[in-house]
Amino acid sequence: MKKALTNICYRFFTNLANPTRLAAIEKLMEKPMSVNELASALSQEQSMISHNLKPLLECNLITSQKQGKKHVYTLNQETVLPIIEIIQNHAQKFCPMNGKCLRKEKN
Amino acid sequence: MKKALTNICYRFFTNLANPTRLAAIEKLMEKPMSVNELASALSQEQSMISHNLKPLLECNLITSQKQGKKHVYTLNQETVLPIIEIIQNHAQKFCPMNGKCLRKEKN
DNA sequence: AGTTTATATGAAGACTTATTCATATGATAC
DNA sequence: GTATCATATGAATAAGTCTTCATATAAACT
Repeated sequence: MKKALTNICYRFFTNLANPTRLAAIEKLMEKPMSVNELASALSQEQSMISHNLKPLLECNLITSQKQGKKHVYTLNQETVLPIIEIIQNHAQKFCPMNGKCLRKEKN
Repeated sequence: MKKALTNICYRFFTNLANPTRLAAIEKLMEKPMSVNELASALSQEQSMISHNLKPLLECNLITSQKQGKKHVYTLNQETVLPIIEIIQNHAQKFCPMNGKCLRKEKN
């Protein structure tokens, strides 16, 4: 099994293949936010957000700055925005139900 | 939890977050191939390739044409190539070990 | 129709990843 | 230094996904 693409892309996609992390990214598209701000914006526990931000940070899909006791997380727009744009174009062109063809809907 | 991005992108990323499917995509970048051709090129069982091509097909990341008893699968280059390019740029710029920072190496 | 070739499907166990709860760390303010 | 606020971490269970093996379908050829 060839590995070049696999090795570079696998963790990247694994990282993004998670509803909590995608929701966090979506929030961070609006503005940089702290863990607690994200937690309340997404109605999730602080520890869940923290756990999920970690891999995003490790892959540099987000960055963090300390502001006093807060840790403010900022989206790496340079990478994330163009990918989202491609997927939206793909969905519009190829996915008749525009994302609603999911086999397993999550609430 | 906001859902727009999540709904559109979640299955897409889930689909790509798999070493077998990434390896298949990598092979299909060279040329369209049948299931058995992919299976032997990747040293994987036919049923494994078949199982893994299915979700790629459902999301239109690949397309299939019947040629006699063979099913030839073709990569949707329009969507896949630019995403890979973005990730490669990201890796080059942000990932010091260029994909080797994977927490869990796969062989 | 029966045989061969090519692919798809189903179901079970193995494996991986997520979520939760409890607790630890770290920074600021008093 | 103690209390408080903000975030991170650990560990266990829950949830989800993959791989495998056996079998089904489907097309072409005899």
